[in-house]
Amino acid sequence: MNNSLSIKNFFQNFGQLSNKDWQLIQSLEQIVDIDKGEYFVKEGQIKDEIGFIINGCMRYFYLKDGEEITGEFWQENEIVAAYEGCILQKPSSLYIEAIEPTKLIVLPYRKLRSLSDAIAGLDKIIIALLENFIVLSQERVASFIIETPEERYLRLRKEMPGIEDRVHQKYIASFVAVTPVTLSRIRARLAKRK
Amino acid sequence: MNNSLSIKNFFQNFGQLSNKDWQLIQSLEQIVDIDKGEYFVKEGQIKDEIGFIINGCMRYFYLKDGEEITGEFWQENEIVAAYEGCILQKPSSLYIEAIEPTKLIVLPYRKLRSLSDAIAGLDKIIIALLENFIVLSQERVASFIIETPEERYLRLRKEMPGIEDRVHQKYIASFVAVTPVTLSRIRARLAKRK
DNA sequence: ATTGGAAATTAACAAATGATAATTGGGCTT
DNA sequence: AAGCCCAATTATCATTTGTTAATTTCCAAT
Repeated sequence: MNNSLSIKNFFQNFGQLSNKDWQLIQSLEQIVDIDKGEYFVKEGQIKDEIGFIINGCMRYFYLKDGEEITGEFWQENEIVAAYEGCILQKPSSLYIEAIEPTKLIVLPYRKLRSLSDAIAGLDKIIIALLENFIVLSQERVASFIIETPEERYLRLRKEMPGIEDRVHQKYIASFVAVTPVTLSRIRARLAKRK
Repeated sequence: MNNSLSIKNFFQNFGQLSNKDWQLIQSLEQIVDIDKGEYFVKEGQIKDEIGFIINGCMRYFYLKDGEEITGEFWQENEIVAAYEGCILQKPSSLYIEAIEPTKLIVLPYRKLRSLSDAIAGLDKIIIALLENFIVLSQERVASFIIETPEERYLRLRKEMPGIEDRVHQKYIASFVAVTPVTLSRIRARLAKRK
C-alpha cells in the first residue's frame, strides 16, 4: 500500500487537489523512520519540516533543569512540527521524540509554501491546516486554564484512548502538569471512586 | 487622523496590498466602541469577527463554577478574536471583555476570507496572521508547561509593561494561574528579594 | 524461566497553595 | 472632603502537592 495516500487523504480534508498538483507536492515528500527514543527535532536545531505520522507515537518535551516536561503526544494521522522552525526559522526550544518506532512522511514547510504559485488552492489548504493547528493549540491552553490535573488526565484518556498503553505514566504526569507521584495518587483516588 | 491606518500598517507587516485592494477590505470594516466592563463576545455567542484594538485594553476569560479565569490580555495594535467563532463557527466558550473603554476596528473573518479571489496576495496575509497567532498561542502553552506562577508573572510584566496599571491584580492572578492571595505573596517575596 | 533495572505505587514528612477572615488601602460617588 | 465599596494585603489554618525513600510491579534481556 502507498503510504502517501494517508497524507493525501489528510490534505484533502481541507481542499481538493488535482493529480498533477498532488504529484508536485509528493516530489517534496520523504519517508523517514525514527527508532524508539530517537529524535525528529532536538533543542537548538532549526527544523522547518512537518511530519505526518503513518504509524508510531511521538511526543514533544522541554528540558528544564534537567527534567523532561512533556507538552503533547501525537499518534497516527497527526501532524508533528516545531513551530519555531517552520514559522520563525529559529532554533527549537523543544525536543520531538519517537516513543515507539515511528514512520513519518516529511514535508519541508517553506518549500511547500513556495508551491502556492504553481498550485491554485494550496494556500487554502495551508490556511485550513493552520486553523486546525490553532484549534488544537487553543484547546490545550484552555485545558491549562480551566481544568485541574485530574480533569486533564481524564480528558487525555478520552481524547486519546489507548495512549496509556503506549507511553510511560511519567510522561503523562508531566503532560498533566504534576509529578509521577501525584498522578499515581490521582489514579488511586479515581479507582476508589469507581 | 484615520483609525484605519493602524490596521493597514498591521496588515502590511505581513504583505503588500494595492490601494484598490485595501479599499475592498476597508469596506468590510466597522468601528466599534465598547464601554468598560462591556463585552465583545459572550459565552454561547457565535462571533466570527476579529477586532483590532485602536485604543483600550481587553481580556478574555472563562467562567468556571462562577469564577472568572483570565486567559489573556490585549492592548493597542493587537488582534482580539474568539477562535471558536471565526474558525469553527461554534458558540464561544469564553467572554471577551473591555477592561477600559475600547475602540476597535472590526472585520468579519469569513467575509475577509472570501475576498481572496478578488485580492491576490490576501491568502498570504491571512496565512501570516494565522502563523502569528500560532506563535503567540504556543508561547502561552509553553509558559504553562515550563514556568512557575512567579515566572509567568514576571514574564507578563516584561512582555506587557504597564499592564499592572491597567488591570486588577485579581485578573493577573488568574492569568498566572493562582489565587489573588497567592499572587500577593509572590509580590511580597519579590519585593523582599529586591 | 531468571534476573536486573527502571517504572509505578505507597508511605512519611516538608513546603507551598488554597480558603477564610480580618485589616488596610485606593478609587469613585455624592 | 467624607464615606462607601471593592481590591489588595496579611494572618491563620486546612489541604494539596512535592520530595525523598522504601516497596512492589512490570519489562526486557539473557
